[in-house]
Amino acid sequence: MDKMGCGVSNRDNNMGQAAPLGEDFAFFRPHQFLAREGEPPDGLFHLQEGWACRYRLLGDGRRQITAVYLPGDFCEPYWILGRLPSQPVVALTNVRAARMPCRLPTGAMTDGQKRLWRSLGESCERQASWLVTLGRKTALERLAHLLLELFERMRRAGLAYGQQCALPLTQMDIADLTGLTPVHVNRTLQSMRARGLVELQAKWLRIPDMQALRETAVLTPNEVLA
Amino acid sequence: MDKMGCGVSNRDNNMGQAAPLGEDFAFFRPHQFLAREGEPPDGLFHLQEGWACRYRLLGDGRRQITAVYLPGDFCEPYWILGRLPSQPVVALTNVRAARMPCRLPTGAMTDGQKRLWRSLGESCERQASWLVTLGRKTALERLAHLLLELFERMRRAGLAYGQQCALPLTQMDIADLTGLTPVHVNRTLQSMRARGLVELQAKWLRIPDMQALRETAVLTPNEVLA
DNA sequence: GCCAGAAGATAACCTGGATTATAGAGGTCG
DNA sequence: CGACCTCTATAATCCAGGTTATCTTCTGGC
Repeated sequence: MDKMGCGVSNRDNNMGQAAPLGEDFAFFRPHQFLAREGEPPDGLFHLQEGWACRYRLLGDGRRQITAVYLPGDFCEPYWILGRLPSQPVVALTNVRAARMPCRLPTGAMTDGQKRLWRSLGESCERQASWLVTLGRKTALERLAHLLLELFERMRRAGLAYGQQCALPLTQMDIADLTGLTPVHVNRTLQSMRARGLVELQAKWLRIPDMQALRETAVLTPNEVLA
Repeated sequence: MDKMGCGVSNRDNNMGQAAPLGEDFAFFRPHQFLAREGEPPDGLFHLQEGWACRYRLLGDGRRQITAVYLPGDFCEPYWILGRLPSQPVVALTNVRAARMPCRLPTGAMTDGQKRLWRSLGESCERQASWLVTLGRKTALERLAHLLLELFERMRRAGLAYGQQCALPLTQMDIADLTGLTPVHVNRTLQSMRARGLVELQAKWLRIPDMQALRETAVLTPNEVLA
């Protein structure tokens, strides 16, 4: 299998030390799942040989890979943050991996530290979602995602009033968030207004039809916005 | 300042509990830095009021915002992973924030856990870099970034041989990583080959001129690829 | 209330990358 | 060895979003 050098090298690379007898290994073939969305993973994998990747698939077949795992990598470090995988992981080649427990000791943490810990997990997940949005979504979908996310986070912070909240961003800020130009943000917002998807003026956002905006954003069913 | 509702609400939002006397607060005006690239932050901020964002600026003025912080958010949770900020953070509005220590207890960790911890930090950082690449870079720049990163990671894993390493990805995988179509990946790779930037065939990558490829990828000077 | 600079709106035109189609080159498994 | 399938290559056409330019409307400072 290693004629291509995808696996561990012969020379000692001080990443994959020799497995102690009885260590728990797992093997995967290309396209096999190391973890599925929303399901507790079998364990944390320390890749010995082969490549894997994490990705998200949109309903219409668009796919964005959000991480690659090479030999020596842990798959997937985010799992220690105590959340269920929000994106599946599959093998790209034949894979051999050491399986290890998935948790870091959070027992000793204060409440404040736990809150910070949770916040770290949410940040990682949001970032992974935005990779999909920036890599694969249209201007309209990007804006819908952004506005929904900001509203939802404001709501959770107790700062939304009904369907409305403050949104102190310029169109240029929005452009730099969504990877678009200010001109195109303006154009697209106009068309969203025209279709009754959002009202946005004077740094104030109103979402008349939450469901319509959610559909516009083509989020994964259980995609977290917080 | 709060006529827009950007700050904490009047009702109890159970995020920002009343500050104990003597708690350390910080205030920022729009465009003021909460943290600069490569400099140890003053502390971890728990935002009470106002918005902030993290971003990266490319040499030619392209900017990608990679995170927004709203009232109640911690800024920036990644900092507890013990790395210096790789992207600056600025206030978008007037900001009031509680300042707190920046570390989680890593003393009790085993070596294995520390390695995992480090790996988590690298993943977060890589992901933030890819937000910039997917949001703001051209096809050529994206491919250069990807190939450099994969080579560099293979090298660190002891799996590179001189300027070469295995790269068991199809052009379709590369497309799904870079947010492009397979056709355009092929076209762009052809033109990179023609210019002597890379050699890529039979799942094997060779980088004849590392420096040229680095420049093509428009990375930030101290941008980490591992 | 006035002014200056920032932000929003809009139109005309351009281009990087998407789309669609077809053909050849490997790889792999009988 | 040949059949099949996946991957790579390449050309032609199209379009979402970028670029440039101008004008208007806010906003904050005095």
